[in-house]
Amino acid sequence: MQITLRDIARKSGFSVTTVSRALAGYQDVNEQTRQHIIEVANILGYQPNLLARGLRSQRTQTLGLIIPTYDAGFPNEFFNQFLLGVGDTAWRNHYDLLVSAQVPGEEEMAAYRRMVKGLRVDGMILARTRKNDPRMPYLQSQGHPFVVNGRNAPDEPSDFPYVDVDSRMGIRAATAHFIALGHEHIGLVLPPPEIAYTGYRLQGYQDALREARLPLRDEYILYGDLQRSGGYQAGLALLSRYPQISAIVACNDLMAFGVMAAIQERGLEVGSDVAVSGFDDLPAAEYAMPPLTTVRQPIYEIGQRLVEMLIGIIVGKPPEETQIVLPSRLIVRASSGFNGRR
Amino acid sequence: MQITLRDIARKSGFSVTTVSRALAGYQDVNEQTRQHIIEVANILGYQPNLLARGLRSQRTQTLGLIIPTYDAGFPNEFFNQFLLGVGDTAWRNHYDLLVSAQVPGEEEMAAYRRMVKGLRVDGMILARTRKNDPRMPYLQSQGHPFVVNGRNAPDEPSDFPYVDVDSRMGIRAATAHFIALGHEHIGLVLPPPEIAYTGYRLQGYQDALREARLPLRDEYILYGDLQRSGGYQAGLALLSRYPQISAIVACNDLMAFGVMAAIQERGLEVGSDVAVSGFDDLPAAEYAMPPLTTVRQPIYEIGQRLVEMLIGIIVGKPPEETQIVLPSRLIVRASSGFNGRR
DNA sequence: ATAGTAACCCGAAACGTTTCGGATGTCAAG
DNA sequence: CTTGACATCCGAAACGTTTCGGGTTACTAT
Repeated sequence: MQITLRDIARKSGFSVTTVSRALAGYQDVNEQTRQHIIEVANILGYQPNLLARGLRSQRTQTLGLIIPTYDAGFPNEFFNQFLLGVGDTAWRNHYDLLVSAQVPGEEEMAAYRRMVKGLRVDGMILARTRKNDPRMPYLQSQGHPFVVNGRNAPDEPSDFPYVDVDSRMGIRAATAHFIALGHEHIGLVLPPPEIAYTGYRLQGYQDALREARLPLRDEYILYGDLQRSGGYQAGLALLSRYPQISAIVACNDLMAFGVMAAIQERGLEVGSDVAVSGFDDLPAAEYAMPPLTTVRQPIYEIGQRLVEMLIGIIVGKPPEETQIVLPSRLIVRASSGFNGRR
Repeated sequence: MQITLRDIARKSGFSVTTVSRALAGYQDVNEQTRQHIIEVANILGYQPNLLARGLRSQRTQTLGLIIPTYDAGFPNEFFNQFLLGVGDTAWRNHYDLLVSAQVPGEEEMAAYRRMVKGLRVDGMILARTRKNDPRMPYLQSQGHPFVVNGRNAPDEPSDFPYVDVDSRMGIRAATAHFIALGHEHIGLVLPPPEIAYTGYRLQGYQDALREARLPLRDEYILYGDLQRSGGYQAGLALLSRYPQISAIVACNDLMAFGVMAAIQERGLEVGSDVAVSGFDDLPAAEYAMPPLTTVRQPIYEIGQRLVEMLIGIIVGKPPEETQIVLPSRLIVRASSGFNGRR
C-alpha cells in the first residue's frame, strides 16, 4: 500500500539508513548513490510518512490556529484575510496549518491542550486577546512556542511575542478627523469590554478629545458585539438618546456598517447628517454606500509577520524584534462627510 | 517532558497495555482498575500523543481541506461560511482540520499528495470542481476517502460522493422572475468556463428563456472571474454594448455587487432601470444598497453534510445517499425592481 | 608495512501508541 | 479432583522514520 523507506532500500540495494540520509541531504552519502536513490524514490512515488517522521523527530512542520468565534458570528472577513496571510506564509515555509474554530471557554482550552500536548503542532498562533486571557499563561507554562495577534489590555503586561496594530493612534486619528471637521458631539461604539484592544481604542478616543479640549462624555460611549447588528443597535441608541451627536466612531467596519444602517433608518444621511468611521478597511468598506471612512490595518501582513516570527522561535532563531506594533492609517471616504455638503 | 502511557503504567502499577485498554474503554478491564487508571491519568495531565496513535492505528482523526484560490482573490465570504460548516461539524465529531489554500495547478496537486500519502488525513474535502478536474481521479486512484462540494460539469460523469446545490433551478428561477416582471433582454454573467458549475447555471438561464419562448442571444452572455471586479467589468460591457438590456443575472453575489456598481456608474438606478440578481445569498446581499435579489444556497449545511458523509465513508458506514443535490431558493429583494417603480 | 584519514555506509534503538495472542487466577459444575 | 468458562491482565511486535555510534574500505603519508 504505502511506499516506505524499506521499499526504496530493497529496490536500490542500500540500507534504510542510507536511503533516509540520502533523501535528507546529508553529506556523507555518495552523490551517485544519492541520485540513484532519488530516482528509485521517484519511480516508486515515495512520500514520507509525516506521522512517523514527526513521532521520531518531535517536529511536525505544522502550526496551529484556533479562530475565536462567538455563537453563529463566525470568521468574518477579518479572519479571512488573516487566514490568508497565515496560510500563505506557512505554506511558503513548508508548514501545514491545523485550524479549529472555538467559542472562548472550556472547550477552547481543551482544543489548545489537544493541539499542544497531543504534539500535533510545533507552534500556535493566537488571535483576539481578551482580558485575563488564560491562553498565554497556559502556553507559557507548557514552554510551547506561540505568537499572538494583539497585545494584552493596556493595564496588563504583555510578556510574549506579538504583532499588533496601533489601535490607539488609529482611533485617535479618526476622532481628530471628525473634530477637525467641526464635530463636537462624537459617539463611540467600542468592542466588548472583555476584548483586550478595547482599552487602546478607548484611549485613542480620549486622546483626541483631550487634545481638542472637548469634554469626555461617558454616555456617548457604547459597547457593541463586533457584528453588524451590534453596531446597528448602538447606532440607534446613540441617535435617539442624543440627537446632538453628529459623528460616530465605530471600532470595526462591521459595526460601522450597522451604524450607517441605523442612521439611514432614522431618515438621516450618512456623511452629511451624521458622519461615521470604522476600523479594519475590509474590502466591503470601499464599496459601501457611502464608502466608509476607516482605519486601515494590514491584516495580511500581520498574519505573515506572525508566522515568520513563530517559525523563527520554533527553529531557535527568534527575530530581534518580537513585539511589533504596526502603524494604522486613516482612510478618508465619503462616510465622514469630508466630500459631503456639510 | 511529555506524559506517556508508561508514566501512567509505572504510577498505577499496571502494564502499558492495560492502561491503554482502560483509557480506550475496552471491556476486558476491571471497572475499579479503569477508574484508578483514569484518575492517575488526570492527575498527571495525560494527553495522548496523536502522532504515535496515528502511526500505529493508521487513523489520524483529521480531515484535509484545500481551499482553491486565484491570485490574491482568496477565500471570500463563501468559503468563510463553508469553513464554518466544515469546521464545526468536524469538531463535533472529534476530527481536526488540516487546511491549506492553493492556486489550482501543480503545486496544488503536490499539496494533495502531501496530505494524502503523507498519511496526515483520513479523508479530503474538495471544493469548486473544475472541468477535467485532476483531483478526483487522483484520489480515486489512491483509494483515499473524499467528498466533493459540487458535481462535475453536465457533460462529464460524476462518479464520486458529492453535495451540490441545484444551480440550474436557481438561475432558472432568477431568470424566470425577471421574465415575469416583463424583461425581455436579460444579460448573464457567468463564472469562468473552467468551473464545473458554470454549465449548470447556463442551462438554467437557457431553460427559462426557452420556456418563455424568448430568443437566446449569445452576445448577452459574458464570463466573469467570480470577484466583484469581474462583475463590474462585465456589467459595464453589457450596458454599453446593449442598452436594451434591462436585467442582469449574475452567477454569484460578488459579481452581482460589481454589476450594481457598473449600473450606478452609468447613472442608472438598480432595480428600476436595470434589475440585478446574484447567487449565494451572502450576509452582505441583504445589506447591499439596494438589497440584492439572489439565490440562496445553504452553504453551512453543505459543509456539514459533506463532513458527515466523509466521516461515514471513513468509518465504513457510508450514508445510503452519497450524491446529494440540495434545493436552492430565490430570495427576492429590491435589486430586481420587484418593489420598485418600474 | 603501518598508521592515519577521509569517504561512505549500516545496524539497532528509539519515538508512544495499539493490538495480537496468550497467561493467570478464580470459581462453579461435573 | 478435574475441567471449562470467565474475568483480568500483560509481553512483544508493529507502525515508518531519524539518529547514534560505529564499521569498512581505499588512499595517503610516514
